[in-house]
Amino acid sequence: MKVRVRYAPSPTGLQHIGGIRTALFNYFFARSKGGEFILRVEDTDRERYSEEALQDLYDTLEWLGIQWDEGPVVGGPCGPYVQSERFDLYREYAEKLLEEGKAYRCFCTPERLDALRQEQKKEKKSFGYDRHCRNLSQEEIDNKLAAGMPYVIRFKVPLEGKTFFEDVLLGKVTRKNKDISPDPILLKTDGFPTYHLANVVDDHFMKISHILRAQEWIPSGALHVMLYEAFGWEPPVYCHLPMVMGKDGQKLSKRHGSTSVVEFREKGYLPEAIINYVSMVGWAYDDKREFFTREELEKLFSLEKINKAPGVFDYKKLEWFNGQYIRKKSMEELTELVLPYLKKEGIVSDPVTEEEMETVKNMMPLMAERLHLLSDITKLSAFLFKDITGYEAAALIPKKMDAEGTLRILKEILTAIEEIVKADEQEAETIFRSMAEKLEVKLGSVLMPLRVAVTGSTVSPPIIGSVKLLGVQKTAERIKIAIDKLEREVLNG
RNA sequence: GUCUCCUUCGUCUAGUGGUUAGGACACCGGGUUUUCAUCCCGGCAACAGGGGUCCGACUCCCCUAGGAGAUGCCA
Repeated sequence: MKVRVRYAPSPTGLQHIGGIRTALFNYFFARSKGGEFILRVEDTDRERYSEEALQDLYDTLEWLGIQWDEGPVVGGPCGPYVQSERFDLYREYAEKLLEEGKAYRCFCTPERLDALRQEQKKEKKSFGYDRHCRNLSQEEIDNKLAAGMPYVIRFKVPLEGKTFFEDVLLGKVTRKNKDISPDPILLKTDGFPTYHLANVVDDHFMKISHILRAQEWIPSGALHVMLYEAFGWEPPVYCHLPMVMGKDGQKLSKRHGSTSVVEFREKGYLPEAIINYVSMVGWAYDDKREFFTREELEKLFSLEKINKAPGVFDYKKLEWFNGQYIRKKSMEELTELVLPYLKKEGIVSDPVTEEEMETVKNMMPLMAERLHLLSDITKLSAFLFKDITGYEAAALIPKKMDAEGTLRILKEILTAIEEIVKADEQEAETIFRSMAEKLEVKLGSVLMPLRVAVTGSTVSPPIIGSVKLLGVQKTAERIKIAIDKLEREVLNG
């Protein structure tokens, strides 16, 4: 059987981690089997539809490097792939069920349904539609129709018996028909189908072989099977994916932190890291390997290795993966990746000047292993481009030292600064070492005041390299400022 | 409330009747180092509970407990 799978999001919000994980699994499964990956836009909810969300879907998939074989934009033999463009099809099939007595018109108002739900909640009775319109007489129906009353079409769920489906991961999942949602709506008042109708009709005509979707769909699995049976179609193979949870074990949501892929993208996560990490939530290759490129997953992915239990999304581990992938980048690649962040924060001009570009290129080796996110670059490198903001004079003084000693160190460095900047890394360090020996302090005690004077912080990239990047003049200026600060401190007691 | 699914370290997981229950993140120590970071070494830490089946159960079966999801004119 030819593998044909689909990712069918609704453009009502930004693509989030859970959704994209489903997309990835579908995509990898298709690729690993030499099958087709189809994208379908389920835009039947006209209330929540958003153009921005649709664009975000395309942007996100492109950013991740996931290409669909059939779908919007690229087209295909089973199109259109946007449900709103298949409008008539759903009505046709809903009416077919109507004619065959497998569905019925329901004239209940939203108000009535709402009241019903309230009451059920209050009395703690089981929830659901009370099948009020299931047995209207033909006369009643004709009257309401003639009066122009709006209606929906509901599926007539059998009252007796049971329905099951076979799930690749879960095995046989059975439900008693009486436990299935009582007569779900197939076609809404506005003529658009609900998910239940649309997905069954489309999956059938798009010849979908396997449905990989989140486990939140398990309860409607049996209903969908009934619909396939009602139409006389063969249902596809089901595979319900474990859900992605937040730290508290609830379905992952904004409460837990960033959930949309764009957010991660903006913060400076790499697509490689997202793909790799997200794929490891609910899937593992073996006990020793956890680094996979998209291309490798396209070959190695398999349904059998998917876990059944839900998985907690670990932001820390994603960040660690990101750091790993950042360190795999060449300095040239990293420079390009980091540039937008520097521009956005106004660290460099936009467009970058040649001089700035030169500094950015040269600073990358110092920065690379300190980045977890690409956006970390701004705080790390600002001192190279901007005047440093105020720091406490006390910060200049290394541990176990006093202001006088520190002053001596800074003055000593100032006299040698030109020599230091001109020397190469090794020579410069030798100069500092002999300086430390002469002043009878540790190397670190010499470098710390310099570090603070130059970067404004006790935490910085390697200071010798930083000083060389900054140049004699600026370094000297900042040392002088530091000396000033300290002297004032000493004078004021 | 009802139905369905799930249950190995804090987290992601390996494990398919006989293992000192392995790895990774996080955390805690230590080392390298120019602060931080990187890197290296070490440590902590789990089979939810109770019954069976079996010579032998993390692995198979049942029950309990806990968690999650569904119960929409949202998907």
